Amino acid sequence: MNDKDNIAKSESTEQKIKEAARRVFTSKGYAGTRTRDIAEESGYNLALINYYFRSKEKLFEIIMMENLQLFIGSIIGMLNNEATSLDEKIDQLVTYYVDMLMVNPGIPVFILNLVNNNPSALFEGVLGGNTVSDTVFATQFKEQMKKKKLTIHPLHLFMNIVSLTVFPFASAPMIKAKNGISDEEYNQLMLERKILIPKWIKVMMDM
Amino acid sequence: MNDKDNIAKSESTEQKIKEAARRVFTSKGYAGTRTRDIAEESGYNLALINYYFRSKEKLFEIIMMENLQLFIGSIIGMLNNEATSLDEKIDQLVTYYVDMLMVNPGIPVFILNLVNNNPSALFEGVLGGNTVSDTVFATQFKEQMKKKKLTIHPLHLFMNIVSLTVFPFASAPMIKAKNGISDEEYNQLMLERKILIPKWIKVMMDM
DNA sequence: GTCTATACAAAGATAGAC
DNA sequence: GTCTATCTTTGTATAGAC
Repeated sequence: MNDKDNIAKSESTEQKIKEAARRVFTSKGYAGTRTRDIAEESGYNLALINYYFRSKEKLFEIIMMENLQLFIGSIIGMLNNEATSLDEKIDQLVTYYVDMLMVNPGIPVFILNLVNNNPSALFEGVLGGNTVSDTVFATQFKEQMKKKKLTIHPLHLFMNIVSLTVFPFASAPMIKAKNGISDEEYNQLMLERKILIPKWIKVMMDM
Repeated sequence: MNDKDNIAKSESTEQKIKEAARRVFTSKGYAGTRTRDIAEESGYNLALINYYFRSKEKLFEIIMMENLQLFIGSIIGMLNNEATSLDEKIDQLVTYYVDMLMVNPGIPVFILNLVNNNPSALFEGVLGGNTVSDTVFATQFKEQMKKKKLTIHPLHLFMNIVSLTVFPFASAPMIKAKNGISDEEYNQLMLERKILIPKWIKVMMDM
């Protein structure tokens, strides 16, 4: 076994533990996760977690940052893109969230938990100082409202887009259980929404 | 001290512990709550929790049922009311949720956690067998869609109402922190939404 | 009914062998 | 790098005094 194999094996183990941690933390949250769960899920021993990541808390921080990036970090660029119209931004946001959440359905609840249990200072670091009101997105919306002689806070538009797109994923287990809907049928509904939500948003904000 | 005083005092203590438990469980979830937190929050000793409620789990079940009732149980009647129109039902749902969530902002995240960590069997008991598709609400919506020659699943309407109303409360800490908005300003936005959401819903479903 | 003290179980972290 | 065994901390439940 040479150096290359050693490194490859080492990275693989670390990566496998991290992926296992991502799955468990994302579905059970910090307090609900036992390091023993992560060990079992990864197929490795409990002690390896400490060997690679020093502590449960340190490992959680890594997963948390990745999930925050996925949920919030990725959309900052879209909101501030000078080259796209407001309508295009709406399409992009909805598409991004639906596609991302179909692969990572646990993210919304994970983030909501985080946000409800942690000091707000947490977000300063991840997101920079960008407030929604300062984005190109908000400016474009305000211009459109001006033309129509309406005054609606840009946050309403933003909340509407995210609410309509993300909440159905967060509440999926409840909706499925309560309505006897299969995973496939639910996915189908979500794909319909990917088309419908941008249309809805446009007529809503046109009133 | 007579019997009446004894009973009054006893109920009061039990009630205080339950209220403390409600606050702590609702904000931190089951796994995140230590019985010591509840004891401290209530002002009583750790042992009293066991004396009145037997165990952490039993106490949690009580709080869980109350929160589920608040979040889901209360709206079944509205959805199945033959005496109200679809538009009136929409108004009622939005008003109910906004008013209830301004008092209990932690409920949505609590419920979402529950739903993501528990077997779906849990809901059978609380909600009876009512699926959204079987309600008067759904029937009225289908009739309206028929007139307009449209075919949209009634669940979309239901998800839209709940999403637009509930999600902004669930994500409030994030929105506030990220946009430098005070509690008062945020409440103001929510009150605006109480008026706006029914209007939005009506134009959305009219396309 | 309420408290103090403590038993008992679960979970995180680490030492040391291989 | 990986494992087994063990220490330590934290959390739940209960016994017994008042």
